[in-house]
Amino acid sequence: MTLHGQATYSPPDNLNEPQTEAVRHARGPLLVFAGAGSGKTRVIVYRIASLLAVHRVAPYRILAVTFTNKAAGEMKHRLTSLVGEDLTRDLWVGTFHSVCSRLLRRYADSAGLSKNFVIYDDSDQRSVVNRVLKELDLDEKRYPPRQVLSRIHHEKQEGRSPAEFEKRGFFDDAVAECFSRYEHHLKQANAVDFDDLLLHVLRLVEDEKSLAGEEIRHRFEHVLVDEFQDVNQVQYRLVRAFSKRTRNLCTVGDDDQSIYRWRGADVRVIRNFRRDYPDATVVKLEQNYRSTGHIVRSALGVIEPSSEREPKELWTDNKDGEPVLVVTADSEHDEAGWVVEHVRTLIEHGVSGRDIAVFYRVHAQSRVLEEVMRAERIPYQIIGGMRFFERAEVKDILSYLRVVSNPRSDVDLQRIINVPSRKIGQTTVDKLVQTANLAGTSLFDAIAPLCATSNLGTAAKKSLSAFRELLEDLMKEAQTAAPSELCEAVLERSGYQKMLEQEDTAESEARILNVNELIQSIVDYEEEARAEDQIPTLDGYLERVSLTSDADTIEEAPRVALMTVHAAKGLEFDTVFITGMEEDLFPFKAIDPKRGDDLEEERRLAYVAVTRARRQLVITHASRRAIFGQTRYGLPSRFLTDLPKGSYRNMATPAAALMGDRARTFANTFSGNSFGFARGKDWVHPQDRKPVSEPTSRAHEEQQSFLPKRVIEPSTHSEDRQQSFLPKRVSEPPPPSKTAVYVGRPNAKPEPLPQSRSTFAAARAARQVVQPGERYVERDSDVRGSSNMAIGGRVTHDIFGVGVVESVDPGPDPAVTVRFSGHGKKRIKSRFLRFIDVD
DNA sequence: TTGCCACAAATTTTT
DNA sequence: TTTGTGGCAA
Repeated sequence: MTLHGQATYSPPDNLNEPQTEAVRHARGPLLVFAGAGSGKTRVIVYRIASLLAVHRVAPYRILAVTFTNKAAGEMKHRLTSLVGEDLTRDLWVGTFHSVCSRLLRRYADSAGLSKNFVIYDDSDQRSVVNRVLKELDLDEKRYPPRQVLSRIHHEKQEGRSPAEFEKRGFFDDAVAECFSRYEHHLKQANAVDFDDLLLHVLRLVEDEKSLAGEEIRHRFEHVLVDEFQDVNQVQYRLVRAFSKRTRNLCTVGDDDQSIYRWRGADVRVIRNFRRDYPDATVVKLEQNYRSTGHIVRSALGVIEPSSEREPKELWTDNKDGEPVLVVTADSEHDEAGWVVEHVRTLIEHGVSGRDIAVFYRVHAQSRVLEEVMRAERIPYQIIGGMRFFERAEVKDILSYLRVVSNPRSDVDLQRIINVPSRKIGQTTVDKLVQTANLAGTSLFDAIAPLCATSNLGTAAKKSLSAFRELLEDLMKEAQTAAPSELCEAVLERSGYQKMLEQEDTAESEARILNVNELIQSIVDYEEEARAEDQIPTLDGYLERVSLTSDADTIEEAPRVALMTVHAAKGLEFDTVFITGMEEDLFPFKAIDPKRGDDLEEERRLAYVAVTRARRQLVITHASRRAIFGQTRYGLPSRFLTDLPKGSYRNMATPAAALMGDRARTFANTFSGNSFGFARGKDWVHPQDRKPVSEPTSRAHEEQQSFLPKRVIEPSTHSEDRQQSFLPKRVSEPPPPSKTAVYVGRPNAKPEPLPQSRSTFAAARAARQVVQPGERYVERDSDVRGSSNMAIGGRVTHDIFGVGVVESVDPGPDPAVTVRFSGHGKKRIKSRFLRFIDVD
C-alpha cells in the first residue's frame, strides 16, 4: 500500500485518517515523510502505543531510537501518559548511543572490551590524537589535530576500520597511520569513542557467526527510527540489522530538514529508502498544524528551489496571520537594537519570553544580542555554547573519577596528573609516556617501573609516587564509598578543593559552584537509582554523564531563547526572529575556500528556521556587520528572494532608512562577492538581483532621536500593519498545532482590531485582549470535557477504546483508573480520555 | 616547571 | 573580537 499526497484535514487528535491509520498498523518496512509541524512525534508515539495495546507486542521487543536524550525522554513520557507505566517500562527507547552502550555493556566480552570501558568524548579524542601525532613525529602545523580527528571520525562514521581506510591524497597516508595508532590507544585504555559505541555493536550484529550478534538480531520485533534524515551509514546499517529478521522497520523523517551532513548524516539514506525496501509503505504527512498560512507558504518558497528533494506540498488550514516581516538594519548593533526593542514591546504587552526566540547562523552573532538584551534588562537564555560537563573543573573531577574506575584511561590520567600542581611537568610526563609505550602498558602501570629506573630526578620520583598513592588510596575508598562520597574524597585528598579556595577570584568561585553542582548531580543519580531499586555505582554514574548533555534542557523559565538555527531544530515558538539573513552569512560561506560550501544544506537550514515560528516570523539583515574581527558588507540573503509575494513585507530601521540610498549604492558598487572570498563553482552571487528590502528613505513620523527604534514602512494601511507585533488574539477556531492549542473562548466573536495611530496605543489595547489564562498552553494540559470525570463514568481512549471510570485522582493533572473492555484496568491521565456525556 | 605574551584562527554539534 | 596554543624567559 502506498499512500501519498492525499492528506485531508484532520485535527491532530483524530487518528482515523488513512495516513496515520497506516502508520499505526502497517507491518514491514514503513517510511513516513513528516513535514515540519505535521505532528511527527505524535505519529510515532501512537504507532508504539498501538503495537503495545492493540497488537500486543511485548514492550521489550520494541526498539525506538532517537538522536537526543530529550527526544527519547519526551517519547517515553508521552507513551507513559498514553498507555501507562506498566506497558512502557520495558520498552527500548533511547538514543543510538545509549541503546548501543547498553547492548555493549551486556556483550562487552564479545566485542573485546571489559565491562567498565570508559567513553571518550571530543576533547578526550583530541588528546589521543595529540599523543599519536607526537609519537609519529608529525608536524602539528601540517597535520592539525582537528583535521586529523575529523578525518578519522569521518571514516568511522562510514563504518571503516584503519585497514579499510579510503585514502584520498597524501594527507591521508599520515592520517591512516594516526588512525590505527588511535584505535590502538583506545583499546589499550579500555576506552571507546562515540562512534565505537555503534561500531562495536554493528560488528557484532552483522557477524553471522557471532553468538552475541545472533542474540541481538533476535531481540527486537519492531524497530522505529526518529529523525531518519539524520542517520549516517553506520546508524542505517544498525537499524537494518536490528530489524533484519522481522523487517518491521519504521522510519520517520523529513529530508527537507536534513542539516547535519557535516556531522555524517546522509540524506540519501531516507531518499533511497524505497530502493532498499521496494515494498515499503510510504506515508506523507503534509499538513502543517503549527504555523500560519504566510509562514507555511514562506517555508515552501524557501525550500522549493532545492533540487533532489522528495516532492512534498506542505499546506495548512490555519489562518494566514501576519505576513513575514523582513527588516533591513544598518549594522549588527542596529539589528540587535531593533530586535530587542521589539522583544521588549512584546513582553511589555503580556507575551511571555518563553514564546519568543532569536536565531542566528553562528554563535559569534550572539554577543551583540546579549549585550543589548542585558542593557534592556530582558531576561534571556543562550541555548548551546559551553556545556556544563565540558567545563574544565567538571572535566577534571570526572577524570579523577574515571581513573579511579579505570586506571588504564591514559587521557584522564594525563589530564589530572598535575592538577592541582604537583610539580610533575612536561618532561616527566614525556618520560612516563615513553616508558608506557615501550612496555605497552598504560601510564598508570608505567609509574612504578619508571620510578625504579635512574633517568628521573628524586623530586620527580617522589611526586610521581605520591600521585600513584593518592590514586590507589582513592581506589580503595571506591570499594566501599558511595559515588558522591568518593567525589568528596577526590576533592579533599587531591587538593583540588583547596586549590580553588585559595585562588579566591570571581572565576574560582564560579568553579566551586560548578563542582558543587557536579556533586549534586551525583546525589541526584544516587537517589534516582535507589528509587528504581538499583544500587548506585560509580560506573553507572559515569556512563550516564558520558551520554547526557545538559543541552537537552531548555529552561521553562519565561526567558527569551537565543540560539543557532541548528539548535532550534525540533523546537517551536510563537514569535521567531531570524537574524543575519545576509549572503555569505546565511547561507554561510566559509573563509577557507577549500572548504566545500553546501548551498542545499543552507537552504534546508533556512527552511528549518522559518518553520519554527507559529505566528509571527521576523527576518532581519544588516548592510554591514563586524564579525570575526572584520567588517563585512552583506547583501540580503538569496533566501529572502524566495519568499512568496504577498507573504512578506519590508521595512527598515531608522538608521538603515537614513543610510538608505548610500548603502544601496555601496552594495551595488561592490563587484561580485562583497566579502572578497573566492567564489565557488555553484555559488552564484546574487549581485544582480535587486535587494529584497528597499530601505525607505522617509523616516516614520514616530521616529525618536535615539536609536534603535522601529520604523514602520509608510503605507496606506498602516493601522493594520502596526498590529503585527502585538499578541493578537486568535478568534477563529484554534490553530491546531502539535504542541499548543489555544484555550479560552475559541468560539468567541472576533475582537475588533484596535484602531489607533500609535503602535504603543495599539499594543496597550491588545494587551487587554490577552487575558490571564488565555495564553497558549501545552496541548497536553488541554483537559477535555471533564463533566463525567466521576466513578462509573464512561470514557473513550484513542488506543484502548471505551472504558468505565473506577477511581479518580484529582489534582492539577488528574488521573483516573479505568477498566477497558479487552484491556483491563489502566491508570491514565484524564487528558488522554474523552469523557462521554450521559445526558 | 611555570607563567606570560604574541600570534593564529575563526560554522553548524549530539552522543 | 575572542579564544586557544606555542614559544620563551625567569
